[in-house]
Amino acid sequence: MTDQASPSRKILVTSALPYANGSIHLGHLLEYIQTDIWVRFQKSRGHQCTYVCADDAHGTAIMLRAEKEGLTPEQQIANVKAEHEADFAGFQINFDNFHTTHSEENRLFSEEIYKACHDKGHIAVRKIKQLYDPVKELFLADRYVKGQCPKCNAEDQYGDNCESCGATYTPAELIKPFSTISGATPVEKESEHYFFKLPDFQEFLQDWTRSGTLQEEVANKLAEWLDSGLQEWDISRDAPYFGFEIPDAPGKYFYVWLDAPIGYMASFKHLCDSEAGKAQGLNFDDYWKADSDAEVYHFIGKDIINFHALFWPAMLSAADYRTPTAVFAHGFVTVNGEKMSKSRGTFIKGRTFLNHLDPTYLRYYFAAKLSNKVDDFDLNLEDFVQRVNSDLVNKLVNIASRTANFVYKAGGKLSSTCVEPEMVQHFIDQGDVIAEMYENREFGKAMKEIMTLADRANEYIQDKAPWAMNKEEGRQQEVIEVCSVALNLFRQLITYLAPVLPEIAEKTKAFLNLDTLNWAARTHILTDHEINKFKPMLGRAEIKHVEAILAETKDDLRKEAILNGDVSALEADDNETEPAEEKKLSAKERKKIEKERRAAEKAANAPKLREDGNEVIADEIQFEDFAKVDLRIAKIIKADHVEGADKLLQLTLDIGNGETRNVFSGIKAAYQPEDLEGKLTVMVANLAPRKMKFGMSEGMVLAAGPGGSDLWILEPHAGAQPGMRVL
RNA sequence: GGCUAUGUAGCUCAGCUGGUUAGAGCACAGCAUUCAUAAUGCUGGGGUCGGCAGUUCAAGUCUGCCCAUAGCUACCA
Repeated sequence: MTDQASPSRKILVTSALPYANGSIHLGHLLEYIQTDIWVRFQKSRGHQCTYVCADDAHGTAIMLRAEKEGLTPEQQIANVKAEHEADFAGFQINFDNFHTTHSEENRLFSEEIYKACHDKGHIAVRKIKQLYDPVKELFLADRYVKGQCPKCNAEDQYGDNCESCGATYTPAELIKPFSTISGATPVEKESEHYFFKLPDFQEFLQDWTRSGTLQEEVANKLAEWLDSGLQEWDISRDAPYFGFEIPDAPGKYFYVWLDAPIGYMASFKHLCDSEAGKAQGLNFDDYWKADSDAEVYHFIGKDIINFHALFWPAMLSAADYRTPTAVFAHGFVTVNGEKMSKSRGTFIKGRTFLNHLDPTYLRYYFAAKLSNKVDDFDLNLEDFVQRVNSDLVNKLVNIASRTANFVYKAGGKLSSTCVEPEMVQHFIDQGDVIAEMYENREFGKAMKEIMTLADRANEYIQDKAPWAMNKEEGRQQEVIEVCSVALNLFRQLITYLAPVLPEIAEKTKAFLNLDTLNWAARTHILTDHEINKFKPMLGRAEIKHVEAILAETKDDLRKEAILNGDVSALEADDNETEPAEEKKLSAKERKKIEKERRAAEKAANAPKLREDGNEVIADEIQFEDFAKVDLRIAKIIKADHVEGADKLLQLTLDIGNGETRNVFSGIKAAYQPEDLEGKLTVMVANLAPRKMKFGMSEGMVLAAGPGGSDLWILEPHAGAQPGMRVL
């Protein structure tokens, strides 16, 4: 993979597009910093490496946000773009171009790719039913519908699942549903949708995902989807929608996730057409034509793997473009071992971090713990402070700090010969090992290797003790020689760290009078070289700065809540902060408490058992409660195995009056279909129909037992007829 | 329920295709040192490698089951 001997490679790199609806936070930054380091490394190696990104500017959320702020969507996304760019600059993310998906380039590519898919028969059109806000005149995605959970009656639950009991359902099943946008009761409405026929690409993807383009664990995960059969992808949204209208489909817009990855191409195209791009000789087709010999890499989070490793390569190949050389996924950021949480103050915005700490610390800490795996990344705040101070200030910068002054006071010139050529050569040689690690995105290993070298440098200085020599008459030259070695070593180290610490690299260039810290330049040892007075390059991070960040984050949340009139968020925050003691507990103790709390909750929710092992009798109900359940005698007129199902039998039930019901029942382990046919049983006839993998289930049959093969369905005494109500 | 991962010293993490007394950094203790942004060097204490069972001459490393954590997903109606 690494071939430092080879001529310059052409490499295009992207990070996932941040949504133009919110601020950049630490979760985003892991990815941008990871990508930026890799790009800076490639550039240091002399390759033509181009890093593009863009704001992901489309979708309902952005349209609604703009409306709330009293802006047009265009104004809204322009504001956010300015904020994002300032944040990225603050963390020294060096994009070659940062564009927006709401651009002419992106419109053209989206239309072109769509048309290609359409012409080749990969687009299907059919009607689907969806909830609709009659006041706002808008189709509602699940997250815009709330109501009471149909299972546990918890209030204020979203349209797809219940946070209280964990049940999953469709928005149509919610009790007292309402649109979170207007408050109106949604109605079901039919509309024509456009689908990308992903199943057409089954074989292509089966190969593509196993062709070295993905990390192994990612390919494993995708195999799950591939093996279970791919679904068609709904790529259209109805007006009003902020996005691009689909060609020849008035009122239909591309779903934001269709044009988002195309934004990578659009941003690159925008760069190619700019003065800067022309000056670099960038040509769009060189990178994107099917036969391109350039490399294209996408850095993404593990949450959007399916978009980048299924839909995206499928669309590209359909439109006769090249597919990515590789997609690199990383995990999520956790803080102190837990998910980032607004109320804990750990949902930290990039800007908040910059208000209190130098971005160098974060860049280094991310690098120090990143690998090429998809594991989650834990930002342990205490470890963070200790680690960056110890590695960067105490260990690394200290090498220059403790030796520079001897040279400077003696005239500011390095010795004319290198008295430790072997050691310096070892540092140079290790550059190849470190480069290999960078190339493979094993940044943590690279940092470890570099710090091991830094330890060697400190040992060397300690061993030679130039301060002692300096006190002896006639050893001044030796002092210069030793310190010159140390400063040469320092330069090697900064060369290796420059992709991670661009600011320290700049300061080092000024300090050592260097034009470049490029990888190749390191082989030239500095002799007879003028240096400048050493100035401190980096202060120490302090825990109080971290605390200030957490406090400001909480404060932001409070302000936001007041602005939105969201009292519940405020209360939640107060509850969290109430026990001041909590802060004094160690992370482990807190974890333990949290664990016990969860276990207790789980136990409380689990059904209680009596001495005979059965559940205790449930709480008393009134007759009316029971009467809501409409139980009927049903005749099993047909029972079948379900193709591909492990636990289900499909039953056709006669419930009288010529009416039949289709019911899926998880009793395969207990019954053979032929033993059931012709038998009478009892079913819940008014249970809401449930969409299941193999079709609609219109009710359920009653059965008793612990489950598995220990299951017995009910059967009435002789004489009962199908359709009779059971009361 | 299924799937993909993860679980190694107080903390953060290495441990490749199984092979001598399990490693690093930080933190901690003692000593040395004082050039440096109270930095550095040397020495040391500390782990039944989530649990149980199995394969093997030999397992942190392989297999099975279980537990915990994260995410994805569902045929729990």
